[in-house]
Amino acid sequence: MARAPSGSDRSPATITDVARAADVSIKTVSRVMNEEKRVRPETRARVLEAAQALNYRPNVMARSLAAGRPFLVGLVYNNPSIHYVNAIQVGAMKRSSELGLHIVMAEPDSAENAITDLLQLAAETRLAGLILTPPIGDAPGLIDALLQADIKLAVVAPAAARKQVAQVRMDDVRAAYEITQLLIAKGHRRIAMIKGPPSHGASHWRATGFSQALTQAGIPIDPELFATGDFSFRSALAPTEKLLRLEAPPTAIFASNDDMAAGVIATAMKLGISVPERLSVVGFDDSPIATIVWPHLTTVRQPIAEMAARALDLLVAGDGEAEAEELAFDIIERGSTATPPAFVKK
Amino acid sequence: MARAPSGSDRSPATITDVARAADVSIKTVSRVMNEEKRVRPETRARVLEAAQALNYRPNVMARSLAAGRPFLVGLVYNNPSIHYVNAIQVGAMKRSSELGLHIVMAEPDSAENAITDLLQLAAETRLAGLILTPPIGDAPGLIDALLQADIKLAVVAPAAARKQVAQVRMDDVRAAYEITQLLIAKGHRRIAMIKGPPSHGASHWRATGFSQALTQAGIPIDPELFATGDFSFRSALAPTEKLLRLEAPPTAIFASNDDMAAGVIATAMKLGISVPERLSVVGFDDSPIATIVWPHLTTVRQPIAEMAARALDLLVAGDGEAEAEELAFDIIERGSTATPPAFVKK
DNA sequence: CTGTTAGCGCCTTCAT
DNA sequence: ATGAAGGCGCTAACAG
Repeated sequence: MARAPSGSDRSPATITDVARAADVSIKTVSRVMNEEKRVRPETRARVLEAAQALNYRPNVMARSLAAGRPFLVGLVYNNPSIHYVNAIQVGAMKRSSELGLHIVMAEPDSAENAITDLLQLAAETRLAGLILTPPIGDAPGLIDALLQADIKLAVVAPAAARKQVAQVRMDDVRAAYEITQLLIAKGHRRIAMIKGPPSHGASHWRATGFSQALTQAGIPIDPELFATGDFSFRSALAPTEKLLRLEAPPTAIFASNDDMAAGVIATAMKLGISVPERLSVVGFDDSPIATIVWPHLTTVRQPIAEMAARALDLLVAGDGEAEAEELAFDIIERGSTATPPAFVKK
Repeated sequence: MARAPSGSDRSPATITDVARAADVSIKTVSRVMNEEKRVRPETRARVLEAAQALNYRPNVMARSLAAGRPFLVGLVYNNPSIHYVNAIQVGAMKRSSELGLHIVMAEPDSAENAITDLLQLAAETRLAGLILTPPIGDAPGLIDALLQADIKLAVVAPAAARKQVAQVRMDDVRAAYEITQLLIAKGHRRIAMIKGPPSHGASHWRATGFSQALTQAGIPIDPELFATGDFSFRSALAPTEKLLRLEAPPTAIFASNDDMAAGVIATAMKLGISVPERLSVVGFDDSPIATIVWPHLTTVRQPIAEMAARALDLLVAGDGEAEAEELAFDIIERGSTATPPAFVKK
């Protein structure tokens, strides 16, 4: 039955321990810990000292129970791009520690289970709210069910704006428009797009921006030049091969994210089509892979981490009206784009 | 002041609500929820029904407070490889939901702050324990400080075995040995290694296995052929270039992880050295990037997710004695390895 | 088999 | 400026 070694801290100190050590009531300790006004400076100092000495940290669960105030927030994701998820996590974690909240992760295994899982999570932990990241934020019925259960929500990059729900986004349409324009400015006129999955709002926006740029430049929209992937590297392989084997293949391909753009490059390489000499490629996200593939990807830097951080802010601030915020993006030009081959030029 | 819509659930039901609805005492409800024996089937049914109707979920915080039993577990990581982190998370989350625990994430910004951060997290949330993943599990003094505070620990792939702490690992030495042997079997005799950072236990093991294989094959160890990276893609670039510009460059390079192996390939490509014709490359991890780069990487599949899941098991099981477990790996041969160029053959 | 009485650690009235 | 009750939602003894 050898118990803890001599110098051990034993079980964590409680508010009672501190009160006893500082010779005050627990209420006074409570006041000090919560930075309430009505405490004489010297008393406060004494309490702080005792707390310090005992290494006291308020038990957030007891605190939450008593005050009804939450200390957990749920981060919900199911994005196939691990870079995206990672960036979301980094942004959320940074802000959460500043806000004194802890993040519990939720990765619903399917959209069907999501509602049940999240309702359970929320009921069990009485958390401050949920941050929904793409594409789970667009799962049909999810938001309504959650709102119905009185769960606060902040959605990152939702497909459709909604009142009643805080949201943070960036202008995907504009970004897609601009990066397409970059291609057009280089002389490309036959440009293909590998769209993302319909379940992501971003997929639509990026396709919209793409089409707008073409139209605006007087380039006809050719349905033959549209393909769809699921944002994973693999999903871009077959569609790219099909595009490149077209009778009139594109001189540039806009992939809806970097993973798929990497797939485009891999496929081009496999077919012996050099990038960017014979094929320009652009991606979206500026994920690590953008500078791992060769040539490096021309892409759009999304402020993913910042969006997650802002979503957290909106969640805890959320007094009533739902706020919507928009963050800026950057277009980053790298080696995967060039002027199209001469023989294609008109 | 428009309040919740008619069909709203309002605030979550409590055990009292259920007891009232089922016309029993709250203790009986408690018993049913905890699946204790002594409840008449029909009573149990009635309670279950009421709980169902009210959509009741026990408040884990209240439960934890009262029972002293935790419902949170901390997952600590600071690995630069996002694939590694992702796999760890996936494995841990899957198991945690099976165990009815929630995971709170902790990513200490520095090894120095780690102790403080984690002690605070543990004191605040009274969690079941911490899962330490590489390299944070090897931070000097961390484990002692945590143990001192009576925090249960499970360490994934620690550098050094420790009593008193549950640990899950795989045989990195053996894996490195085997994959090096694969290179040797193909005819390579001048093989370089890009080691991982000294802060990772795995770095040492993999280097050890590598050296063992060379020695065992009668190949002299040439210090010139060792370089070091930090497991990131970028960190492999300069070292690789240096290796390839050697008077007697290696015909094969063993990078301690896939990200760095991708860096090796990128550098080789930049220098016009074709892989695998003139240079064979092997990695470690079988991360997504292994099949994104071209040629695909010959690598070692680590059971990362499984290790995390097992670590969780050990954490909650942890009756007293620390257990250590070892999981199996696989060597996966892909396109990045071949026999060395003829002119190098003896 | 079921209900009663405490109390987990803390915050919220209300007093003083 | 401080303290004494009461209770958050739940489980641990003990009763019956």
